[in-house]
Amino acid sequence: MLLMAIDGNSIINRAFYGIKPLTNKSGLHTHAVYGFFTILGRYIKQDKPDAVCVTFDLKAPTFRHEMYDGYKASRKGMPDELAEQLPYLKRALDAMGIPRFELAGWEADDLLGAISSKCADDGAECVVVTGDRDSLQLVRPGISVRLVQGRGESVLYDTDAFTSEYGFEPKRLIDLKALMGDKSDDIPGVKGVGEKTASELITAYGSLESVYANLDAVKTSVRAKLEADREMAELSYKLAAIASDAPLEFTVPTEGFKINNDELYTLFKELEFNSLIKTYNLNEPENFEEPAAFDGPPADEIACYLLDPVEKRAYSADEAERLLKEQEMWYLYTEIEKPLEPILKAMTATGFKVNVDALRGFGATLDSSINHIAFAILEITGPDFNINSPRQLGELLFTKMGLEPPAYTKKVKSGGYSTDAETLEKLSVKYPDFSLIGMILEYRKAAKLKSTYVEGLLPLIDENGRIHTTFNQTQTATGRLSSLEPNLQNIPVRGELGAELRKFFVAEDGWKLVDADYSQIELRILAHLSGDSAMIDAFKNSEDIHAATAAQVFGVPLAEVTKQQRTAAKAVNFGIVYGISDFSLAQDIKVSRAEAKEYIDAYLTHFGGVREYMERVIDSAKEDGYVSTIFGRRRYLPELKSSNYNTRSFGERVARNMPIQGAAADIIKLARVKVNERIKREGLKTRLILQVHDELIAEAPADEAEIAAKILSEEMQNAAELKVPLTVDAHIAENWYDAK
DNA sequence: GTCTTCACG
DNA sequence: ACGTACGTGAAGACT
Repeated sequence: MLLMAIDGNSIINRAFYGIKPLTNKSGLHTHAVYGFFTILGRYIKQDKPDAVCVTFDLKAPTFRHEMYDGYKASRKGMPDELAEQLPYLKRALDAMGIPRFELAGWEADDLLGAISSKCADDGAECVVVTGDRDSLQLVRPGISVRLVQGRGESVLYDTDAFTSEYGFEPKRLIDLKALMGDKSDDIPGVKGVGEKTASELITAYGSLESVYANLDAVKTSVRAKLEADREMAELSYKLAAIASDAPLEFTVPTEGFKINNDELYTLFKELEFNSLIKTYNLNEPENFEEPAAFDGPPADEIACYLLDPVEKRAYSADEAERLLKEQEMWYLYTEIEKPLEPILKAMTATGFKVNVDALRGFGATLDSSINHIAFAILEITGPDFNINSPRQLGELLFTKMGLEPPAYTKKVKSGGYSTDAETLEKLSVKYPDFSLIGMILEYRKAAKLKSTYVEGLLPLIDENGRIHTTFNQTQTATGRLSSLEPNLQNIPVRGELGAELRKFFVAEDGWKLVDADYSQIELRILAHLSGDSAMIDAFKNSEDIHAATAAQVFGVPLAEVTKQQRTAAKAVNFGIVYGISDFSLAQDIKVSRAEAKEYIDAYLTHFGGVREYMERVIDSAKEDGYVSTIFGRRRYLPELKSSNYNTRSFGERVARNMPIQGAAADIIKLARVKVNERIKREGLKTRLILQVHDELIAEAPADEAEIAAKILSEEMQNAAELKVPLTVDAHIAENWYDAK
């Protein structure tokens, strides 16, 4: 009798992280389940067990947590993409007749300990399948462990195989871990003793107990560490030991598993595991209907996007229509998004005229300054330095040159300090004599412009000198458009040098560019949504909103607001829309955190309606599981349910932001559709060529430019009726730079 | 393919 | 105490 006992959590984690993500037609992630059954199929074939069982962890704390608070404290929760697969794994196991074991207070490997020892004691054999090397401590006569590695290959450990690799008996693995600890499980071990020392000690003395019994014989430096952490070592021993006494109702099975062909076949079809249907020799059930994710013709993309802009699951046209109506998005779908679709195609087809020669000339100018700066930089660093490599730069500044990173310097994922512009600017204040830092900043500016906006754009210009971006209508989580190949929504404007580029985006000969953009649309939407009377009044009186905010926050008359106060208030306004924290505001406007907190508090006191709105929107998002815009556009927020503080906080910020950013997107899209109707109705040649979030750009024959500007302004202003007026600035010019 | 940086609203 | 503002796309380095 051979029982195969599988550590379900270990194997499904290995599959989840080891193979590339996969989803079925319904958008369900499936690769962890797929990997699990691939591995299971392979080892059933190889080891030919008479029976199989699988053990799982539960979320509940275990006896180890009671023993030691820090146990697995740094362990993060399972990602949602994995958690959603567990029910399918369990259904498939049920369909195969494979028993599952889980028990509150015990981990999957403790259950394996109990099961395997019962087997061995009853004279049966057990092979444990896991990816966790710690489980090798279970090996003894009657129990072997198949350790699954990287791509599902494995090594089988019995007593001989283990001993010849490690040089001591399997259960001494516990003693080893008691000494060296385990970072991933937060088992402390003995400070200053790593794998090497621990392994030498166990080989020399046989066990933890006899290491401590023979302390006199251990060399002084190690002895001191062992003495200092004796209690930790003993605690670690208890944490590292897999229990075998879990109160599990388990008897060694007398007969093997029975696959329910029809159930498993149907499930694998739903998961689209066609190759596994062969692996497990499943046959198509009688009267089997191909499981379609939907009945009838599929819905278009746009409908699926509106129903869930993040997940974009597939629906049938009928189902999508029903849901869009039920969720009050039918207007958004039929009157905004669908009419917009051909309009965006036409904008792509028309394109934006570029002055190619001038752009090339700009590139040449950039090139020469890049070369000059590069020469000066390499004189300092030596010729082997790659100026474009952030990693090499960080190494050079913080290690080779030994510069102290400024307080609160960000770290990057790979461990080093960030070398982004913000950090470098602080660094150059701290080390004003290091001309290198300033040169790097200058180099990066020019290199960015050259590579992205000159070299990047040139090859995309057609034979008529026009460039054609593509708008993706189903990409963003908020309802905005995105623009790609090239992205014309991020052409420089904030910097002096970069903004030069906009001079090369021009109107055709005899035509003009008409640029119309909303003024403060997001803050106006906030005023509308919150109904805050102070904010509404400010907009109704056409006040400078940032100055008006400053007057409130700093408690001064509007006329006496200083430039600095206005700048700070502007940052607070942006922050409010994004879901502010005092920390980030402080960072942004370079004041102390305490000061930033005072600004925010003052803001929320004087704009009490905003405070109430923000609380309301989060409450309703938690209640409903989604947020929505005034036009019904929706975004689901599973993040709000997360046990992770950061994830949850992110969800709350999104809840604050999406109804605002999304409404702005709804409004300009509707305006875009109306502008088109109006142009058609009035029989004009004017054509729109670009949309940049709150800005529409048209190209009009010179004699139509004035009327085009009027049409854009009117349709944009009237696209939505809010509690405050929407205002639009429109300009006519030869190029994009002058039209702003 | 991932990471880092940087361009926009 | 945690870790720190929303939404994008592209380039270059590195694995």
